[in-house]
Amino acid sequence: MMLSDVMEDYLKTIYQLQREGDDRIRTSEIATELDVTSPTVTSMLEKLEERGLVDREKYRGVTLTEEGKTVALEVVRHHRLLEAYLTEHLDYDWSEVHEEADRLEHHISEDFEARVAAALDDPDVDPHGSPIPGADLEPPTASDAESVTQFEEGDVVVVEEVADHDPEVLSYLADHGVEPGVELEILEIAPFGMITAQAIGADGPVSLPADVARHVRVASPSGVEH
Amino acid sequence: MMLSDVMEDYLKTIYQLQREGDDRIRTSEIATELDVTSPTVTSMLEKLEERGLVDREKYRGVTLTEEGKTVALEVVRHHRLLEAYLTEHLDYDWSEVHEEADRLEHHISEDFEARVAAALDDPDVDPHGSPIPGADLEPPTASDAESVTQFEEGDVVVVEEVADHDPEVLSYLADHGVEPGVELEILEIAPFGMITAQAIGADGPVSLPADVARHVRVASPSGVEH
DNA sequence: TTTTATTTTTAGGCTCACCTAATTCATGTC
DNA sequence: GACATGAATTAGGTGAGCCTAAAAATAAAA
Repeated sequence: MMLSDVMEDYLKTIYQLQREGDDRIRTSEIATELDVTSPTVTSMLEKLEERGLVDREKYRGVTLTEEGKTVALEVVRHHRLLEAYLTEHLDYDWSEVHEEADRLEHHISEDFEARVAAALDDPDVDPHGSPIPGADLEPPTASDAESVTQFEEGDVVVVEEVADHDPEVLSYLADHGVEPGVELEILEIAPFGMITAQAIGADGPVSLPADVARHVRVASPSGVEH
Repeated sequence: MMLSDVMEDYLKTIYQLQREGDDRIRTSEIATELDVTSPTVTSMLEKLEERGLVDREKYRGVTLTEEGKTVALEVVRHHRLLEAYLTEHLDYDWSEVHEEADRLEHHISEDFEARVAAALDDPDVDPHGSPIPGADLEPPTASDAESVTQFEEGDVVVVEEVADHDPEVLSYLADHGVEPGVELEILEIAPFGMITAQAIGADGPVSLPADVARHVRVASPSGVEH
């Protein structure tokens, strides 16, 4: 199937939004994410429906079909492999790779994908701890990690994934020790959702505004319930 | 200046055609090269002229302005750095890199360019022996190499550049020892322009049809006149 | 020089992905 | 159940990059 870059972007976006909980994805969510207007999204969703890539119920959003999911997974695989490669072999910092990968992900061949995967020895996760879909394009099995916002003061957790994309935010987090694999103690949860935490090994505490915290996914150490 | 991929392609094409001798580049040459129709080229040339990237004399072709040349050199630099990188670090064969580089060249950042150049230690030529424009984007100085078609039977020459792009042709040439750096003895020149030659170290002779030979650029060993 | 052939440009149209403005639908409130 | 509110869709339009067909300019031949 010959898809435009733009269509791939819509499918990827729908996939990512689906991952974040919701089942049906609404027009306006996609519009916000891709920074276009709602009518633009509506007409694109019609085209994606015609091609059998989304199931659409007028006025109440879309879900990906199996085929649409496969396309999205391919794009996500490209994106995360590129992020991993740039970090590993071209000396990029994890905070810088997103934008570059976003532009390249639509323009690499299957061959390139395979060579990059081989050079990295088929990694499971990208530098942000996000799972890289396998070459079979099966959906990666959901990890047991949850958003750090689900935990409480005093809990100690292990950072599994930092799904934010803003380079400045990521730099800040890295500077304060918040990276995949690090242990985090939750010191305080403010009423407006801001979390203050201490990363093991870091100089001082780190503050996570609600919208940043939402992207920090963590697990209890060794499967302890919280 | 914000240029579309397509505009970059036109400028690159004009630059390459200019390199191959002609001064003014005609509408039809560009059309053939980019596989579009003449009217399409005409209207694009108008746009490039408006933007000050080409000098146009109606009905008799275009030349690049300094600014247009700079853009073209940037694209060519991207292309050739990518070819070199793919060959050097991702195990591509020189016959395979062109197409991949052609798609990626428009989508890499300045930062990516710099990192790739650093990883390769600022190479002068790509795997086909074509010069890589420097980061300053000055036109590379013309080498003393000429097309092998300019030589005669019995001449011994050194291959400097193989500017063809067809993977099959390049594989054939590599199989018969025709690669940059190799010495070549011209055995026979047929009336219809086909050249038969023997590469030092290769099993048997190699036949270069006229349109292939044109792309094989060679120099006399140690500056001997021919 | 006139005619013919070739190349380029003009004219008019198409599709894609976007937009704004106006309308219709869905939903929660009285 | 009627009504207000917000979200989604329809209607109509734009620019980029492509096309075909027709006209004009250049170059070559008679």
